[in-house]
Amino acid sequence: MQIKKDEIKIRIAEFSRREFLLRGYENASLRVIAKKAHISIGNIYHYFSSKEAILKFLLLPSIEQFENIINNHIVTETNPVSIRDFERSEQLELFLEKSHFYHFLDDNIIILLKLESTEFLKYKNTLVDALENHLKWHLNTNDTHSKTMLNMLIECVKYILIEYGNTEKAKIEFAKIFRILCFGIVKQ
Amino acid sequence: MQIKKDEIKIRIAEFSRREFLLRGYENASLRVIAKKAHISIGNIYHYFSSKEAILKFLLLPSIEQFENIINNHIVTETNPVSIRDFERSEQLELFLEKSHFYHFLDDNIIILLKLESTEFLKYKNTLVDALENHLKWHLNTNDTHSKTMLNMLIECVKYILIEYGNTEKAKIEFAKIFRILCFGIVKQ
Amino acid sequence: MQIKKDEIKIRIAEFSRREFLLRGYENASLRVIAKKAHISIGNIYHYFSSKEAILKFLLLPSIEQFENIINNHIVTETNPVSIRDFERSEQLELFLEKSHFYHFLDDNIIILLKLESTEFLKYKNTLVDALENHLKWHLNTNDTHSKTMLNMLIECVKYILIEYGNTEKAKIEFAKIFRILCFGIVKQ
Amino acid sequence: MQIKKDEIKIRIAEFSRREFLLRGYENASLRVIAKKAHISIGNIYHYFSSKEAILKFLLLPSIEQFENIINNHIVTETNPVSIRDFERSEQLELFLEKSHFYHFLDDNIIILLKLESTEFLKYKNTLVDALENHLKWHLNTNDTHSKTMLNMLIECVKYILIEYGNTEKAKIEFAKIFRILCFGIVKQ
DNA sequence: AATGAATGAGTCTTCATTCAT
DNA sequence: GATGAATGAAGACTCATTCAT
Repeated sequence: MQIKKDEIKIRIAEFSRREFLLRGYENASLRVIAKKAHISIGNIYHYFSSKEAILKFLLLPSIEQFENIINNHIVTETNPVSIRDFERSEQLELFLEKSHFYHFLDDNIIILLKLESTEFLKYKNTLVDALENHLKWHLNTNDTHSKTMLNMLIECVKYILIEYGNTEKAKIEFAKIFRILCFGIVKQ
Repeated sequence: MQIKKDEIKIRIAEFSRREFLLRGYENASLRVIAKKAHISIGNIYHYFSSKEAILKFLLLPSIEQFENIINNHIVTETNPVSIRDFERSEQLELFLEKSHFYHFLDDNIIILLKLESTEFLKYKNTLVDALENHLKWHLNTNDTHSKTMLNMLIECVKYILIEYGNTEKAKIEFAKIFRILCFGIVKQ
Repeated sequence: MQIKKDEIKIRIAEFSRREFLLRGYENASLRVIAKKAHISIGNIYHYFSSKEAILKFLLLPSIEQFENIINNHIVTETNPVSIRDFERSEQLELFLEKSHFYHFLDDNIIILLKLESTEFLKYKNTLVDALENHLKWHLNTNDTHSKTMLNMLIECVKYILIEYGNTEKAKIEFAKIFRILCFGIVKQ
Repeated sequence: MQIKKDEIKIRIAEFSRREFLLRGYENASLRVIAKKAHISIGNIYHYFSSKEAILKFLLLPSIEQFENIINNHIVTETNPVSIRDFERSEQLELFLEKSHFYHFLDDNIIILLKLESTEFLKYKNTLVDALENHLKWHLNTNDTHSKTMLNMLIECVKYILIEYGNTEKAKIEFAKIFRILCFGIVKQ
């Protein structure tokens, strides 16, 4: 029974995740989620106290994991491997593996970064700032366009996740885009 | 009297444009627009027959202008100036001016490209396909990531427009991003 | 100026009458009336204080006239000419002319008899009762179907008025129906 | 539980039917229906997906039944029993029973015949034409007043249904009117 | 005299949410 | 554990009406 309960809870969460990713948390409809998951709306409220509770259930683990990585990334990389160290792109996959860019390939993180309301909004903004700073460091600049670049990256990952899900194919696709971003359209 | 009427009509259109850009046409609320424009919802219907009429009012001129440019772009450029012709980035601003990339810097075009419904949807899809093909030509590829790149570009312009509006600063910001896209983060 | 003022007032009244007849007072829209009369809605309120005022303007004269006829009809006809006096239908037109059935052929009376609200409702009900009683006398019965017959007659006149207006053709058409009612479908 | 659900669904349908019959589908208000049924407007949408869905729920069975009758009526009556065959009215009830006039005594059919919009409109118009032709055959005429007669009959049935509902009393009342229509006010 | 500006209540409909069973 | 019943607020939109000009 306990098993079954978790099964359904996770099914609700999975379908919610998909809808949240596709339409954004605010525009996702519990009615649609319930229908797609073949559950009654009322039953969703048996497993989650609110729409926001589903969001919380999805985001909290991802956030925790992401936080650890960010911290370690900054703390441990006393001699960080910058993108600029590469003359050519042979080692890019290696870099992407060693850096933690692949951790962006997470539905929940994208859902968080696209959030427009809820209590997570404040946290999201903090995170966006942190990521922007991180990107500034990578781009070796203090300029404003890092925020725009960040949004582009978020959009990029969002579309890759929608298209390929959290698979190896997604990683490959992301690497392709990343390669273009690193070495440019002209000289790739 | 007539002047005042146009004033308010344009005020409604401006606030609508802002909301359409920020949240997308479908998720923009007339109630919010009315509140921000300090008028009643009913009064909006004094100036526009429907929500879609506001959209039409905003998009039609931009679309017409954009169409002309697209046509000229394709027709006149028998020997097109490719991004790849540039060894270094000195002439990039010139290129951007000569090419028609700056015409993307238009709230209405972005609203159109983010549309999910209405009679414009068909036109949007045609446009998206055209732009994707155009991008494939620039990227010299048939690969799937051109669609993702297009979405990134759209997102890029969206955030620049939200941040800076339709100003000179926006152009400069766009040029910066474009430079990175052309020559890469590493070697810019 | 006074002439012009009355002209417009009457134009509003005419278009209102048409709409009231076609859709019923409650469902007629001032917006539609204004558009059809090529007047602004605001200007309607220059000539009439409310929608109901237009109704009043239309109904009052007709009601007064109708009242007189009803009274005279009942008072003077000490030896009334009943429909039953006719063996055959040759004198029907004469009867219709001498009786006051043709006074039913009045848009305003029909509008009144189709009313569902406003202060006229009470009066309408009184009138309906009077007409029903009158019909009972003609039908020589105390039965309940006189009310149904009345409603049928009202509907009949309504459609004739919509189709032919207040013309001679309408009278002829009404006579045809009346003949059928008098002598039956079988033996007409 | 299931029983209760159907109970309320039918209660909504019944109150809707009443309002549709009294005011016509277009002018009936869900707010009024909800208030009379002592439920919230939102709850109506628990049972029906739209206002038109209520209409469909009401009309479809009646239409299907009516269609069968119409078809049989036309197909089987190779030697149809005309009203004109009766010298006197003794056999009228028999005729009404054998013919299918009583099937008009159906709220839903009247609602359909009074419809001004929705997808049923086309079907309604076909039906009205068929009925008018049928009436022309009965009246042995090609004249325009058959349409008016049809409207009168519809109005007749409407008021009988409003007054007596779908009862035996309604049948009797209808027979009375029908007798008058057949043999006339004068000679009945 | 005539118009446009403006509003609030009511139209159908969707939504997240609560509660009894 | 699961469902259906029920609600109120908000969605776009229409309507009669008021008011300043």
